[in-house]
Order: sequence, then structure tokens, then C-alpha cells
Amino acid sequence: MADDSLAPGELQTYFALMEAVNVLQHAVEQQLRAEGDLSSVQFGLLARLSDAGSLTMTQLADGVVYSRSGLTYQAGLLEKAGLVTRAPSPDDERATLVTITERGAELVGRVLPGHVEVVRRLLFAPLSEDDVRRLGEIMATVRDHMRAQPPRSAAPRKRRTT
Amino acid sequence: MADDSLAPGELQTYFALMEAVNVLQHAVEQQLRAEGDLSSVQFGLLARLSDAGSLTMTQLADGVVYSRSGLTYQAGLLEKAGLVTRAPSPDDERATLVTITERGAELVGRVLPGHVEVVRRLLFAPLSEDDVRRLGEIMATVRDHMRAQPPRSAAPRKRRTT
DNA sequence: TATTGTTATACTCTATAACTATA
DNA sequence: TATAGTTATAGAGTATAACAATA
Repeated sequence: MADDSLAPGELQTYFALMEAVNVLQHAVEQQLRAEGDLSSVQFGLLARLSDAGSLTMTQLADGVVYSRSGLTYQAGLLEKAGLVTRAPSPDDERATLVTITERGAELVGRVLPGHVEVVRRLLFAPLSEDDVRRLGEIMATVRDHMRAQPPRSAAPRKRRTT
Repeated sequence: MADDSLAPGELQTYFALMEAVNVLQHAVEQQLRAEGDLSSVQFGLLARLSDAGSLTMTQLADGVVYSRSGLTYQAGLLEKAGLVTRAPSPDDERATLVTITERGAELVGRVLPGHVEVVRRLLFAPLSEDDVRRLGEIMATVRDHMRAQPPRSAAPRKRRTT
């Protein structure tokens, strides 16, 4: 069919989604900058390291739509700030193992409550429990679908042309 | 109560939402750049002008979380590209009236189908009609709530301290 | 040869503050 | 005096391409 228009409901849904998320992202950015002097990208990296302890650059790049050099830049900033360390991986000398420091973990802990407060105030406050559940189901579906999509842009990683 | 943690469901919902939207935004950015040499911000401005014909800078700034200078910069780029014109408003000589050109409108028309295709393929493809409807309702609720919130960051516009 | 990551570089974008002009 | 917009400037972030080192 290759219908090239969205149904009216889809259009409204798309616009509402994008506007709401943009506002939320902006508010979050403000809060992270004010309370932790972090960008949301930096916070995202720290948060993932906070869970994992250590990750290689490649692992860290997964799930973030980044160029490798951009990630190197951000990791450099975090290292300079004493929030992470970088060292060659024992398993694979090519790989750089990024590890969160105590100070980094502490910063995440310090910034997280305010972050959560912003998200709750802006995103969840007007929603019922059922709304939240449903929204979660829907967005998980979308996210999984997107993960399964062949990324048309990002440099194909680990692509065996055989 | 000022509970400073999100319910587990809320956290998952938040992460799924942000990841999905980030991927979508990235894909949209690629498409717009490839097919129209536009950023999503520029496309957003053109799209709104496409509906309205003309808007003042202030009107154009509403709904976009921008500094005025950032908007001036973008409007300058669009004007340089021949997609909009700028002229003093007849109503209020202080105001700049931004008007989309024929070429601008044509560009929007040319880029829109691809834009829509990306959104449908990534966002709507895995959703049922009911999902879309519900998502639209939820996000409209959130958006309206956010609009009603006092913007803690953006310079208060038209603020009478009286 | 393929993969991991860094560096050099150029460019886009955004914000702040100072400024001009009109209401 | 307040509002609309622009300009100058500086800083953050991102991508591309060339490069070094390891597998």
C-alpha cells in the first residue's frame, strides 16, 4: 500500500509525543546541569556504568546512537572530572574498559533524586496507574521493534559481510 | 510525601519512552538531512509556517524551547536558503514577520512523505489502532500538563511583575 | 585483514549579554 | 519602561577521516 500519509490520530499522537518528550528532556537537562554539572548524555553513561561497574567503549556505545569519537570525547570529559577511569581491558588489549569511580557513583546518587522528581512531576503526575502501565507496555513494544530494525544510519557494527 | 523514587513500572516506562524517542529522533534527523538538507528543528519551523503562512518570531518561538538568539540563527539559515522571508510586521513594527516561500512550502511537501514513512515504520508499525489511540490520549494529557506547568527554566515571557 | 579506540579538524548549534528600535 | 528582535561571542557537542595498536 505504501500509503504516504499518517492517519489523523497518528499525527496528533506523534506531535503530542514529541512535544512532551522535548519539554521533558529540556527540564531534565536543566536539572542535571544545575545539580551535577552533567549533560543528559553524560548522566546516561554514568547511570549505565553505575549498574554495570565497568563497560568497554563498544558496550557503552551500544544503545546510544553515537559516533565512536563522540563517545571518546564524553568519556574523556568524565575521566577529567574524576568520575570514571579508563584502562585497557585484560581480555582484549584493544578494548578500553571504562569504570565508574566512587566519586562518579556518589554523583549519580546525589543527582538521581532530583532527576526522578522532575520526571515524576512532569511526566507521571497527570497519569493514572493504568495510564503508566499502558504507556510502559506500548513504549516497550515500540522500543523492541526499533531495536529489531536494521539501523539504516549507524555504521553497522560487527557486520560480517562474509 | 515527596517520595524520591519512581515505582519500578514508572522507571521502565520512562526508560522505554526515552530510548524509543531517541532512536526515532535520530532516524528522523537522518531522513530530513538526506532528503531535504534540513535539521529537525528547521523542519519543525517550516512545518509550522506551512500551516500558518506567516508567524512572528515570538509566535514561532512558542512551543519551541529556544533562546531567541537561537531562533534568529535558524531563521537566518532558512532565509539564506530561500525557504522563508523576514519583514517587519505591519501591526507592530518591532515584530518580525516570518513567511514561508513557495520554495519552502515545496520543500516541506517533498520531504514530508519520507518523514511520515520513517515515523510509521519505526513508531506505529508495531502498534494496534487501540494502542495508537491510547498513546495519543496519554501523551496529550502529559503535554497539556506540561504546558500548564510553570517553566522553571525558560525566561518568563510576557511576565507582568506588577 | 578486521576490530577497538583515539586524534585532528571542521562544523553546527545553543546560550548569554549587550545592543537597537519600536510600543 | 517594557517588549521584539539581532548581533557578537564563546562554548559544548558531534561527525568524518586518518591513524595506531591489538586480534
